[in-house]
Formats: sequence, C-alpha cells, structure tokens
Amino acid sequence: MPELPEVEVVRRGLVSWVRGRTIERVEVLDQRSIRRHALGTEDFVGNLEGATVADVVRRGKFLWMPLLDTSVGRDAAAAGRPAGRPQVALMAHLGMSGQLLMQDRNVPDEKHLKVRIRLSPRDGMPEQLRFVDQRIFGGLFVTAMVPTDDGGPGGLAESPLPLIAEEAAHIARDPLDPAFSFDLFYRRLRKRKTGLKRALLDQGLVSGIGNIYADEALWRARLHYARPTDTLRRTEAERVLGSAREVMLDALAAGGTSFDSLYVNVNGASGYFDRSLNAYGREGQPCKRCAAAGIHAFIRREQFMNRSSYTCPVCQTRPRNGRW
DNA sequence: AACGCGACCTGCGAGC
DNA sequence: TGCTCGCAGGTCGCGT
Repeated sequence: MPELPEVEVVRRGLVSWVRGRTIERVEVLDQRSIRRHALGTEDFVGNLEGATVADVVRRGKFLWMPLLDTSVGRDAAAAGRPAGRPQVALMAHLGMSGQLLMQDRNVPDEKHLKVRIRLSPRDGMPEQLRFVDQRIFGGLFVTAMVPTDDGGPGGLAESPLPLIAEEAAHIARDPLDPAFSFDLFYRRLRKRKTGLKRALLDQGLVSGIGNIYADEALWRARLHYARPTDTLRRTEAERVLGSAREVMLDALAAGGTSFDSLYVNVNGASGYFDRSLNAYGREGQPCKRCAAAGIHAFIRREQFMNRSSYTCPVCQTRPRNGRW
C-alpha cells in the first residue's frame, strides 16, 4: 500500500506529535506485528519504555524514531560516549496495510490494532501512538543505530545524526532525498541486466518507488517496463527518474494516494492523489496523453512480477529484439 | 547476478 | 445465502 509519498505524509504528521515525548507504556496486542524483533516482546517493550523520541526519520518506505534513553545516556557518559546519542531506534514498516495513528485514550480500539504506545502527556496532544495493520505485512521493531557509509539517513528531513537504523542500511537513497546521486544511480542501472520497472522497484538501487509510482513514472517518461536497463541512454534515465520525482512530489502535495480507508495519515484522513493517476488502475480507460493528441489508445493491464502493470500500448512501446 | 516463486496475512468484490 | 477465486500499495529468502 504505502509508497514513499504515503510514508512521508505519515512521517510529517508524526513528527510534531511525538518528538521530545517519552514512551511511558507499550502494549503488544499481536505478537506477529513485532516478529522482526528477534528478541521477543519483553525485550521490545523494555527497550521502549522510558525512552524519549528524538526524531522521526525516513529512508524509502522505512520510517524510524531514534530514541534517547536517559539511563543509556548516563552509561554512555561513563563509557566515554557522547551522552544522549541514540543507540537504538523504533523502526516501522507499514507493509501493505500498516497505519500509524495518533489517538486520544478514549477512542475505541481499531479492529486491527496491533501495538499501543502511550506517550508522556502534552497539552492538546493525543496520548497514544497506535500501530494498526490489517494484513500484518508491516511491523515494528527496535534496531541499532549504526554508522553509515553514505553520510546520513536521508529522507526529506535530514537528521543531524551520522547514523542510520541498521535495518534500513541496505536501502538506497530515494529520489526526493537532497543527497540522492543521479550519477551513482545511472552507473549502477547500466550495469544491471534487467528490465526498467524491476530496477525501479529494487529498493537497493533507488528506494521509495512501489507499484503505483513505478507505473506512473514510466507512463510520464513514455518508457516500457521491460526496457533493458543496460540500453538506457542517460537522457532516458533522467526522464524516468525526473518523472518519478515529479509524480511523488505531486502525490505528496495531495496527501498521498488512497483507494480506500486502508491508507490514511496519522489523523485518519485519506489522500486524494488517486484522482490524478494516469496509468495505475486505469485498465480499459483511454490514455489521456494519446486522447489529447486525438489518438484512441486504451490502458492495458498485464501480469508482471506477480502483480499488475498498467501501460499505454501506443505511447509506451515495448522493446523489440532488445535493440535500442 | 538475476529471476521466479512461495511465504507472510486479511478482506473485498465478482461470479456461480 | 454462501462458496471459491482473484486481487490488493511490500519485503524477504529460497532454489535454480
């Protein structure tokens, strides 16, 4: 469900509610939602209770909250480390259906409420941060903050910390990251022997792009999903990357893409970017660009990578004989 | 290195 | 009405 714009909407919504607040109590209502926390529920809860949220940071679709722990701070000082430097973070991945919601204590539990985090009181702010997840592909876990070789966590809010959550260290920077390097992306792309959409969805090459925005970026760039990456000219790679950046910024401005109540921001509201989609989910409907040029062309749906891909057969021509 | 596939889950709408 | 099927924004790990 959530791709970069949706996760960024959540991050922005969260930051003013949770930064500087202390986690008072954690309730895990479904163990499956913390299965990526290998040391179990007790360890998960123990790491969180008493810690203070320093920030909310994102890379690609991973979101985490570096944690300050006063006791860790004292230990750190004794050990000669800078006091108050986050050693761990609360990591969240929303998977296909995860939600992070800020709720008052009197709001009834959501049907798929998995984890409840009570925060220290603050005037006019909801008490609880709730993790709600229907399909349980997402989850929460505590992870170490480790030094990164590429200069910081990235995301739109550059954290001042030269550390990254360990479980996000294998994720490449995303196209909205000010430190994203097109040259590095293009060099790595040309070395791949694969199709363009597969590459766009590879979070180790470029992060944040999922099935919706891959199809939208390819449509905007007039490129086919199966185009071999090792034949892509620099201008074409710039076009598709620029399109991805544009479409995700547009979606961000619209509050994200929601087809139903599954994707909502931290206040429970849906985004409206689905009205602006040109390819995704539009099977059988006219290609708007072709229609504007007086050509009758209809968006086609095909199975690719065990999921649906939407393309215009006229303006996104399929590669022939691998010759470009 | 790349790819295909299954696993991890619940719920919805279509069709019978 | 109730059943089965296909489908859904993602990631990980296995075998080939």
